[in-house]
Amino acid sequence: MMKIEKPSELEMQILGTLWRSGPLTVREVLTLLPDEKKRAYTSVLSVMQVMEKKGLLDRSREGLADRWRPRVKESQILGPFMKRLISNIFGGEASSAMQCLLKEAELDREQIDEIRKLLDEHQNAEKPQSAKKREEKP
Amino acid sequence: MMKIEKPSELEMQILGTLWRSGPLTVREVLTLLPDEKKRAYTSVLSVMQVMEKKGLLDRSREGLADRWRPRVKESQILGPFMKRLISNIFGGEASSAMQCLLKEAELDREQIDEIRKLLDEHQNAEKPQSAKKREEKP
DNA sequence: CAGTACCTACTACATACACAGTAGCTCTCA
DNA sequence: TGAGAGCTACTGTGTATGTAGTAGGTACTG
Repeated sequence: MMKIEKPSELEMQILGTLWRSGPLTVREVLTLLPDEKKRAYTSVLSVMQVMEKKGLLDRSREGLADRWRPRVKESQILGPFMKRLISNIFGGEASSAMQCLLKEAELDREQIDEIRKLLDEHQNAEKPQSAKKREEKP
Repeated sequence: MMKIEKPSELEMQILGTLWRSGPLTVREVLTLLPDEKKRAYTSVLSVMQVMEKKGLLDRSREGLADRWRPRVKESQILGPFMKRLISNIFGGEASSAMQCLLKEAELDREQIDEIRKLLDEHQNAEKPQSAKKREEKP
């Protein structure tokens, strides 16, 4: 299993888009990219071709165009990404990161409640015994 | 006030370090950088010199070496940074970002409680009325 | 005073990134 | 059947980024 290269900013956007919105064509990705920057079709295509070489994406012909899909799971990428974020920017203080994220979040009540729920689960999942009996299926 | 350029990854690390640990010399920064990568002294110096030109850092002589400090506030940088993160990677779903961060956080009970408190404050602070001028286009 | 230890300024450079153009293929439809 | 639309492969390019070397200054140290 090859080591996964750290995706660049734009690559992250593309991955995010594909994780969220299923397999897509280049053109679809182009229109769905979150930052509203104007880009040429071939710009996105090129990047995605590179990503394919890096093993980040996959594609198969479907009709007139190729349909692309991620070859990596969110957790594979976002895990290390978040770890880096916490460590590099917040010096390892995850709660600082949380705080900061919260400040920018613009969450409504509903979402806040959801976070609360997540916190509960998280707390419960956190070694209910002092022994770590966590199951992990690869 | 000039537009602030988006700091690079390493620049972010340096900023983080300086925000956390007061004014520092280059050498101190070098040893404190969160990613444990081995770097030459001049590598860090160079980057910091560039950051000075960008208006991100400031320095003043103190003893034998210059002592550097951030010229930008955390919120100035981290705000836009987090916004970009939420938008670009999580497609605007802040709670997804939260969730993901939470997963990697390795928080203890204390910290979780702290987050809860933050959530409360956040919820209360959240426009008790729509007093804040909010724009909505139907 | 010579030596050395540490600092800064300046310069250099490989690489990665984002972006886009060109050429060529394929399918459709008028 | 040929013109056009849309796709892909390939190539090129400006710039940022991370890295580090060299030269030269300053200061302490024996």
